Amino acid sequence: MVRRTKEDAERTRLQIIEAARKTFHQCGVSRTSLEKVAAAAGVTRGAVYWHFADKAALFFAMRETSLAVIDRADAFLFGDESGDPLDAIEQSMVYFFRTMSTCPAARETYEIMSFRCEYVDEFASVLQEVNRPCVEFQAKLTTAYQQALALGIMRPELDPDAMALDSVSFVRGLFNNWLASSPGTEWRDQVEDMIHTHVALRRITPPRA
Amino acid sequence: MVRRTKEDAERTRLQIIEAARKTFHQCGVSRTSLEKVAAAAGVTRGAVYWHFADKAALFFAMRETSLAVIDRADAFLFGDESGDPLDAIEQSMVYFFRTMSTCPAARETYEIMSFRCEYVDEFASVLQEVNRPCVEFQAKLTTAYQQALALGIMRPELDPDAMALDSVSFVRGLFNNWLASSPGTEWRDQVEDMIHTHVALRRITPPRA
DNA sequence: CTATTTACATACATTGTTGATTGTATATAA
DNA sequence: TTATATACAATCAACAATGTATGTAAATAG
Repeated sequence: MVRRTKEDAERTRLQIIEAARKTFHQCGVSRTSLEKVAAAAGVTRGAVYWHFADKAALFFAMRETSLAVIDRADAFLFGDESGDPLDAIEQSMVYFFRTMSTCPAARETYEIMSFRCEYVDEFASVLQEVNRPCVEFQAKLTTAYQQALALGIMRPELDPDAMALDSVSFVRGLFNNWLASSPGTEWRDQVEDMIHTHVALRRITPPRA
Repeated sequence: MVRRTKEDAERTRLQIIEAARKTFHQCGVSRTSLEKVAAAAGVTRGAVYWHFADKAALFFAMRETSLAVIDRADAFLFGDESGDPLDAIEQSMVYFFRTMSTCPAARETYEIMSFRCEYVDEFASVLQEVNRPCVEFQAKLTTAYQQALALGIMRPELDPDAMALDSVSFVRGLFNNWLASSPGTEWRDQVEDMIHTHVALRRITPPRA
């Protein structure tokens, strides 16, 4: 079976990316040979090398393809300008974890990036890529907390910058724990309660006295 | 240079472990060949294979050697029974990060475990090893928060279990951010302030109104 | 004093991975 | 219709890493 149409070629490309994700997830990035990926995709190494220069290029293509869904998470933070900024913060966090729950491709990709990839040489830059969304989210959180303060919703003695830092650490740690816990553990179900508790800590009115 | 005394052999063993840490840190675990480790330690692969069965055994030996310092971190949590349990929580977190700052071996080991190791096959169990201290710390935090509540130091509407979960996520995320940030970044200096802010959120008295 | 064990070094056989090269059928453009 | 670029398959040489097997001198036990 050889030369097919452009659409077929694109399908082959996506098949290879999917196969790469599964194989990376199962074997880890460094123990994944392109031979394995090709076999999982039902093609030969030749096809893989045609579409991607090397393993790193395939990795980054996979990352970009799988995480497109996530980029909307913090846009969500300012879509809800109408209401309570603390609610918006809570909802954006919840949205993120809901997306992770419902989109296995995104979850697997994060698992690969967190636990099955070594950040050296060609992959050293991935660390920055993982950090950047954190920094951006922190900036947006600061703004939201400032609004909350101005609106009198947040406890007045709290500093928006400090709260943003606390929340970013919280989300990152929560996400790590969520990823590291086996599915079915209590962790995964508690997440939304934990987010609610976290945000409620900042509110003027005690949450559920 | 051949057969030496038992003390020399032990020194050789430690040299190999140190060399392994440096090489793992620089090249990542999977790209570290035992040849590289041997060269860095100034011995041959034969010596490495004499002391350790394979790369995984060397990895675990390194882990155990380097992280012995840390185990005392949460014992610290209950040494200070006399005073304020919220202070004890804060101090134990601060102690942990101070140790990380002053002990490069521990920091490098955590960097290896976090960013330079793929948790598959022989290394899959490392994930559990990383999680276990978190679970233990969470249990101890719950107790401490219960004490704080009983003593009337903590805001009465807060739930000790929920606070422990929040704090564990916070510490894990903070630690990840700390590890991922290059040394010299603002992050590293802000850590103690962030911990103080985090704990102060739970106090009855507003921190620094 | 010798016998054995220890602590390595050296050599080798096997395997896996890579990237390049070559082959070829098809799509597409002229 | 023909020429050429495209999308893939198949093969291959080179290398790197692993684990094991064997060699050996010094330490230690008896």
